[in-house]
Amino acid sequence: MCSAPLDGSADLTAKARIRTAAIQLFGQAGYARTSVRAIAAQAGVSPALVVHHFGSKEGLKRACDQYVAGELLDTEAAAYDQDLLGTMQRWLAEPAAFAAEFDYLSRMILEGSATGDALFDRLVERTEALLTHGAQAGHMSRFSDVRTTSLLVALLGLAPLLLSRQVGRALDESGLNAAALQKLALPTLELLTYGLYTGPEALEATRAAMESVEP
Amino acid sequence: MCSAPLDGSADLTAKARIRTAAIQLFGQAGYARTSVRAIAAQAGVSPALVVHHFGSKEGLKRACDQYVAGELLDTEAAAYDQDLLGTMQRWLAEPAAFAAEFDYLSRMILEGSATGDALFDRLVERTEALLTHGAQAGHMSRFSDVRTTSLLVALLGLAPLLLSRQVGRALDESGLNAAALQKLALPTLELLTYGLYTGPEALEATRAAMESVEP
DNA sequence: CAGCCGACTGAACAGGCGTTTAGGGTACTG
DNA sequence: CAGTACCCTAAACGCCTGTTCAGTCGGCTG
Repeated sequence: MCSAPLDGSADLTAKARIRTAAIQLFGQAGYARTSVRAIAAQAGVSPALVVHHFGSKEGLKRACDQYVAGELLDTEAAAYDQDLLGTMQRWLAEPAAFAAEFDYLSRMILEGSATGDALFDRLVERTEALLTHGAQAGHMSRFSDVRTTSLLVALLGLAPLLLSRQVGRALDESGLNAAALQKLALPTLELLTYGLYTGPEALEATRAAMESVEP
Repeated sequence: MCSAPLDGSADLTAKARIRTAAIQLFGQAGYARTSVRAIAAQAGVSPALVVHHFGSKEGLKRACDQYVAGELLDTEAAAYDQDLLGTMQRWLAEPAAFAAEFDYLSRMILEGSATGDALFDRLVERTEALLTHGAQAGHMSRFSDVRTTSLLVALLGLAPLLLSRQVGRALDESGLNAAALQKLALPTLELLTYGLYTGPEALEATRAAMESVEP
């Protein structure tokens, strides 16, 4: 009864099957709404085995955090060293292979998690490096506060992942699938290329307002 | 024992106190992690009274959804009719009065909620109207897909709220307080004014790549 | 072969959950 | 003054939770 190929990775260790099931269920419903019994059932084991391998539900979560973070950091170098398009196309090529881990990543960043916080910080740092190099090379704008701007760009990149349900609805797609990402690509580049405002009036008005409030 | 002024709005109806407590606790910890007993304790009533007034925990959530949505829609007209700065300054003036409702709004959009979905759709629609009028007036760029661009701008505006914990950490503030919002304001305007890229190369490259993949 | 260790399970535990029930108290109403 | 409607609670219900315990099985080691 343990050879049923529910997903692509069947016939693994029971421990690995538990981890896979936990990542999927935690990612779908969140930590609090997912029970140890549901994870055990999906993995085809008893609830007691989950505790035997991971100590507790919280320990299982930490193990999942580290596993997903490790997998994402492995692809991180590829994502930043070569072009972003290649990485995205690899993601788009495999439809739902990464989906579970992306869902889990979203939960990790939204719900409190030390690993998720570290991952977020790393994303902002990487974005800052990208902006700094881009500005030096001349094809990216120079900003007064590169760190906060990196935070904003990272937020814009992360937001569709965290709000995949809403984005999917807005784009008439089921969640953040390949088609949805394709629909987002060009408008994102347009917005980041042309900017929203045609002139510096709004920026200057805000600057003036803030200086008048806080001199 | 019901006269203890825990927050600013004491001595209300028990039903209103329950709602207020629920909005606060749901906003802080989320729906699944908040128990009816905790809400009842915070409101100074018995758990049974919660069910008596709202039917069930789910019914209480729906009532909170409608209440918060109503309060936000009341200020929506003011936020869009007059300038955005005035609304933001009103928010900043009252430190934590809106905080609980903003936390709740964040949960409403993240966790599945019909009212939250409707609120999100309304936000995108309003943003689209803003972009359309801005483009007609000439102080905003014209985009090939205004609807998707509005979605992106709405995401950028919403992201700090949903990730207030991460944004607070990145800006060395405790959550999304007034100081954090002030630190975000100018970089946001800079990014939306100058754009990220100095030239159309990245946009053209993406456009070419997508046309080659999907002719 | 004996011993042992780790994987694994069925059953049970205590506790928290949302909800129900029965009823007390109070205030308006005929 | 009796009736009634509503606010409100203490106690309990059944269920589900994470976790524990005792014990079985199988393979490896002395």
